[in-house]
Amino acid sequence: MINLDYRDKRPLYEQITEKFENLISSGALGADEQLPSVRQLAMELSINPNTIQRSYMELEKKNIIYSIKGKGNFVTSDTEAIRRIKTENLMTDARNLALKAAELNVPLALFVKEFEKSYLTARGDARDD
Amino acid sequence: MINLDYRDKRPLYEQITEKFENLISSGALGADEQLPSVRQLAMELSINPNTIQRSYMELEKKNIIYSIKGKGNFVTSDTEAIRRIKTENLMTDARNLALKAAELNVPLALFVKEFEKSYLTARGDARDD
Amino acid sequence: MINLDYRDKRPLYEQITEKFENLISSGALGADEQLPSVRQLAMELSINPNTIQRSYMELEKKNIIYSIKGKGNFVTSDTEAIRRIKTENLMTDARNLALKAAELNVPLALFVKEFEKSYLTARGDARDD
Amino acid sequence: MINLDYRDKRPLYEQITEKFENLISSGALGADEQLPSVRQLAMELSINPNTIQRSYMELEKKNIIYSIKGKGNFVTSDTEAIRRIKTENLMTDARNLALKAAELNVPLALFVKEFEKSYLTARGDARDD
DNA sequence: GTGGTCTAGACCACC
DNA sequence: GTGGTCTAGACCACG
Repeated sequence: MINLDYRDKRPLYEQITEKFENLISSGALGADEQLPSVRQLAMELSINPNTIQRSYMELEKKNIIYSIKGKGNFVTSDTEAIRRIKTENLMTDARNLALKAAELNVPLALFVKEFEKSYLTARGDARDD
Repeated sequence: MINLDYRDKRPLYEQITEKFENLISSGALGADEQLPSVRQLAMELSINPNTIQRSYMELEKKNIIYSIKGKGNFVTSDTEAIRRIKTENLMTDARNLALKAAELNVPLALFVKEFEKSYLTARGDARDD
Repeated sequence: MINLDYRDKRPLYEQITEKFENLISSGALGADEQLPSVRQLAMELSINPNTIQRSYMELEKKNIIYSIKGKGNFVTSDTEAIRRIKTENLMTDARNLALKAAELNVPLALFVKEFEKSYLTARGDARDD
Repeated sequence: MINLDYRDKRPLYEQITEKFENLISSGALGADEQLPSVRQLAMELSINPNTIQRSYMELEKKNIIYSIKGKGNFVTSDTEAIRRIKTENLMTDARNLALKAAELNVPLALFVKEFEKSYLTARGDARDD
């Protein structure tokens, strides 16, 4: 379900947080579905449970999951809201990138082509996510 | 010439490095022009000279400036090299963004359209580049 | 593991960087193996941790090692990359030496012959590489 | 006669010293020939006379030139000795490089070819030295 | 005056 | 415990 990239400069808890956000906003994890337990996931990834705990804490703070003591952690009911937020963030990134490209006079076609190539490769190669 | 943003999470030396990259790639600092001295700029920004030194070191490693002991730091004469570097960085950003978009199932067309809109607006508004 | 030569004119951090490059490219340090911690090595060599830190930073920029905050520094899994870098450095040295030889009017044949002799001797004596 | 390379990391005085050594050992400056005066050369290169002074001092210390107060600086009589020393240094460099190449398993042919290419280019392109 | 290296020591984030 | 950033201050080489 989750793969860690140890070469990524970001802290582990941030990687994990983002992975769950993506799983939820892409629909792989549906509304009110239960997340893996802290201990189980920690064992699976062979990392410290504290790290998972911190990820879940952050997700809860962002209202993406809710926790029930003694039962576990669950995806919030309104997954569509999450999807909207993530998409909007991405669009903002796209706009900023476009501004930079324009500033540097990088031809639009060149840029879009590179973008499409990566997109299609990712969709084709990563069916095992 | 340079302003620091202490709310920015990135380290100071990285901010400074980027500021100079922009000043140079935009032409505000021309070929073989001298950069402010390490000590002077440190005083101006009221930070430690070592921090400036580190920025200059990074810029030199990237072949954006060259340093002469006892004289100072100077913009490389090959300003085209700077443009190449910045363009390559941009392409990498594009690829990363594409990966995220694919992961979130954001339709490619939607993305490209938003992108083009921003790009063309920027080009239309900023003919004086 | 590492010995410093205080008579060497090069800065300490450069000596350390080179020593690790050799340890890795010779296979003494294998893929994903952990390097000594910044503080520990600093103590061992009785030098300042910042100096070690700088070496490790340079190694990381060259993609020879990768660092994980809170865990340590590790040899890159792509050890072949290291060989590529060292080979490229060697080629550059060869080119520079050729320029000097040309400037001094040292006959090419003489030079190449001396070179080949050393090379073949080294290969003959050191089959255990 | 002398060209400075401001991008060279070595100090200016060292560059100048080496240039004179080469001019002498390649025969461009013959035995007992007079070197340009400190002031004149400093003006010509638009650098500080102290820098030239230091170069000449080093050359004198190495017994490559001798100075006569009130008259100027002159090439030593035995220029052949200089040529021998420079050539031997170069040969040592060649041997060291060969050892490294052997250690890294860089094929000999590849190496020699790169070397010859640079050598011939330098001889062909730089007739104006 | 300039850049470059190094030390000593602090504080933060991460695990 | 780990790495990463920054400060304060020193000393050297260069011009």
